[in-house]
Amino acid sequence: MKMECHSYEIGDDDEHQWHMVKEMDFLQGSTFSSKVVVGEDGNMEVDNNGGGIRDDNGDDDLKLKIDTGLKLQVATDFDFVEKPMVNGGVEVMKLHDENPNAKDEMAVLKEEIARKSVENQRLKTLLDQVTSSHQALQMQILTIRQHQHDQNKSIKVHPTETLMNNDGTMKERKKQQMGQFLGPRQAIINIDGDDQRSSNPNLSENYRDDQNSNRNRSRGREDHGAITTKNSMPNNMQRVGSIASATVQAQEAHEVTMRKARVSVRARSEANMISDGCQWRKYGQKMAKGNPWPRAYYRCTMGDSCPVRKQVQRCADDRSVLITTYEGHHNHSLPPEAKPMVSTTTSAASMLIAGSKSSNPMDGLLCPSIFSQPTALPGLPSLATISASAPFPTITLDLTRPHGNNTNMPNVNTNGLGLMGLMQQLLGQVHNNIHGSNEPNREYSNLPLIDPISIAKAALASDPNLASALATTISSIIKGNFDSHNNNNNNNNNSNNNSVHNSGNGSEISMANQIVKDNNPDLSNITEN
DNA sequence: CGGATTTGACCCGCGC
DNA sequence: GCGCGGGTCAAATCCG
Repeated sequence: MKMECHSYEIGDDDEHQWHMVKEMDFLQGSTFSSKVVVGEDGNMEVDNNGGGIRDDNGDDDLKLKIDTGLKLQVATDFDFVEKPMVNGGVEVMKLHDENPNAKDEMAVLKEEIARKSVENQRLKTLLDQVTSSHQALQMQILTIRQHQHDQNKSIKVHPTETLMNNDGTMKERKKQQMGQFLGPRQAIINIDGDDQRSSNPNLSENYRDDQNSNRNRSRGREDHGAITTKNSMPNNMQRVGSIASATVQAQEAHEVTMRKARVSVRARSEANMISDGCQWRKYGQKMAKGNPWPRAYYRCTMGDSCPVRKQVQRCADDRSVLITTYEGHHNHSLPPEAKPMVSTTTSAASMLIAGSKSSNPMDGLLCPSIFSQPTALPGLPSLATISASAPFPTITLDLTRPHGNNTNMPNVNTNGLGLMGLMQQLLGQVHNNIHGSNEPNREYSNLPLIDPISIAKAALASDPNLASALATTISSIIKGNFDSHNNNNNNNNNSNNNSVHNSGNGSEISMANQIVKDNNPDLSNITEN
């Protein structure tokens, strides 16, 4: 994991306003800075000044011009210059024309601060939009790559095979073929003749198609008419169409896998639903086999036909544990309070997808060798498990389990035990990364790690009442670790190592506090003691 | 009255 | 082919 420290400066030269991001990577021990110049056209140009990033030609100065497609309007009417950061980040602004009247100066400064706050809010909103767009684009790229990969594979493996029969058994043929690729349990593909589906990689469209397909399925069998129509084609046309059809199938398979990948979150809660910031509408409830508690079905109502659904059910063994299973990706912008949980489930699902595509080059989808049994994840061994034994690949984030062997870990209360374990695990991971121990299991080295900060945020979002207690506990944990480390290192080297540890533990503290502050602004007065 | 929830019916995939 | 279980729909009902 990359641990970074950022500082941020804004400046203005004759032609452009610029934003300087100074960055230190604690793991690499190097620093570099990037200058982002925002032009009048709203586009950005990134200039890494000798910062260790080299382009293909080996040039140290890598310039990257980004066409954002956004007409960024950056206010340029600030009449001030900036001083370097002093005293731990307190920014001092000084007006060009020194006003002897202190009150006027204060008023002007307040006005500037207010203006900057507004601008900051606007930029935050913009950043949210850009982030959402970025995620959508990533999904599209992923889909297109998979599309290309599967297209090559389809042509190579089944160069002449016709996927349609004249006896109307296309469905069975498809099933068998997908079964060859996926194994019997993974061949959960929606193939109800929806071959008219556009190849547009826009996932939200495909989600809608999927929903419509489901709706059609439940209302009757009218969609089978498409098969009948196709079956009336001559054989040679069917053969030509079969490659395209195979491609569409492969793409559908991937899309459905993306949609069907599930993220399950276990959290202790007495409430019937954990608050994750989204709006949900209940559309069904059923008694599931083997569980005395009903399973409730919800769909997201924050966007038009948002495909995201979730199931909520109490654990059969422990009534206090609420199991929330998310499926799908939101097709709309999210409120800030929803982002922790969504980013967690998204990264977990991405990890599931990435892992499922990784190990076996012959298998574009699930890799049974990894997921045939519940599998602990590297880095978060008791926190997250992957399983494909269920009909859909599922990753489970367990926010309830106590973990670790740190006997110094204080327990806040019974409810907090799981979060304590979680935080301990996260901090342990950060600590290991900083201090270079616990090399990840190579067997899973191709699996991306779940972002621990997102998970921690999700944990806090699931039980915000614990934020305060958690903040105190984190501080004491880190302080304990810090003291312990200081002692050890003082034995090795009494001089010059304070800075090293201060950076390491300081970043842990900052991260932990930031997590808490992000989830509970009321705790913004937490100090790093 | 409109939106949310409840609940019985229905559909589908899967195993036998 | 049949039964089972999971998931969804939609009419009925509830609620603010």
